[in-house]
Amino acid sequence: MVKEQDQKTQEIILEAARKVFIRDGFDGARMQDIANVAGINKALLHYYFKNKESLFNLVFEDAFVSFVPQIHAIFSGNDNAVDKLCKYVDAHIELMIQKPDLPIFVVHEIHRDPDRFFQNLISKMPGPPPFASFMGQLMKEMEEGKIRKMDPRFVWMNVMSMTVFPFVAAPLLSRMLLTDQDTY
Amino acid sequence: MVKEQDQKTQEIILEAARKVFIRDGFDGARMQDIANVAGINKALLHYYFKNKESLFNLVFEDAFVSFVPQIHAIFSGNDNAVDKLCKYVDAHIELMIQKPDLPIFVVHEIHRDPDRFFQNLISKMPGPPPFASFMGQLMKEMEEGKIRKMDPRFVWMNVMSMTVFPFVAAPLLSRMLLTDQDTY
DNA sequence: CAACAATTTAACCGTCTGGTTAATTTTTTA
DNA sequence: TAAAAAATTAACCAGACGGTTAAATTGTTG
Repeated sequence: MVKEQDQKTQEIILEAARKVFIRDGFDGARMQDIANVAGINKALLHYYFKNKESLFNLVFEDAFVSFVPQIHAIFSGNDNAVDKLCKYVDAHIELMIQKPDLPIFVVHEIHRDPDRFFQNLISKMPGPPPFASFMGQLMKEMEEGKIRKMDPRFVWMNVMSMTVFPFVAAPLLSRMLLTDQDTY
Repeated sequence: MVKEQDQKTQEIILEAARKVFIRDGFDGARMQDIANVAGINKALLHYYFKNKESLFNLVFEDAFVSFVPQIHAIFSGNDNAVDKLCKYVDAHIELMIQKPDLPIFVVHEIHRDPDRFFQNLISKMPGPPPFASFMGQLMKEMEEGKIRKMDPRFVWMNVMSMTVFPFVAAPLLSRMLLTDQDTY
């Protein structure tokens, strides 16, 4: 059947594009390189995907979309704020271990073209982001004295720092002071 | 006098290169663009600097070298470990405020070519890095009970997370949850 | 001012790169 | 099995880019 082959090649190309784009960034990536990694002809790339930009956008969006359902599941649950944060941290670290150079890629590409992220991407998120409601929960529990009072935005920043930064700085730190890789 | 003009144009070019390279990264930067920003002809770039790579290396190294003396001064002093860390954090934040998109640039370029950083650059540092001795001090003060015991590498990681990450994530966070820019 | 060196430029070149075309092979379908 | 559709390829193209050249301009010095 032709549809299956179609889907399969498409996925092979996408996987190759993921690898090359995340490794080299948009500007550093070469279509020929993606074709080589995928083991196909360069023209076949444009048979399946319009151009470099659209292929990149797919990769870039996928990197987020695959993670969004998890986030929603965590923050929409009935846990208290601290438990939610713990679960989120766990999920985040899991993702980082699986795809260690994702954050460097993402940060650099957002820096290169902020609008793509905030216009193209956020619009594709399912429903409103759960941040607002979670922030509310956080402040409510603070009022109730369950957790120490502090700016919730600062809480969020700290969590992000702890989970994301070690992987952003991994190439630096691993050579500077870590001898073994699994100390994180 | 001719030497002055020479020096001046050279600095103008370097400044333009800094701006463009840090904004676009090595792959994204265009020599023509640097020439335009500097307000000169593209050929003049190659009159003053051999090629793109060497110009980039100068910019990249400058970004560090300018900061190295400060670090040395701080960590070679007679303060206790905590004070040294505080001073370091202050200096670091000061730098980040002055050059907010430096960390994204640095991290991305180290990711792109780790060897340039660890071979070309570290060799140009004046004397041995003060990390080792500071780590020793840190552990000694822990033994003496002055500060809580923990893996010194973890201490370092935390400090870096707190100081660097907010600026790496700035383009993200500032739009997501910060309304005013000076809350950091 | 004239000879000379330093500076600056316009025009050009080879290569790389994203993208296209037209033809060939493979697969589906009737 | 023959025609139609889909998948795949080799060869090619125009534009961009890093870099060069040779000439013109400016500044220096005897």
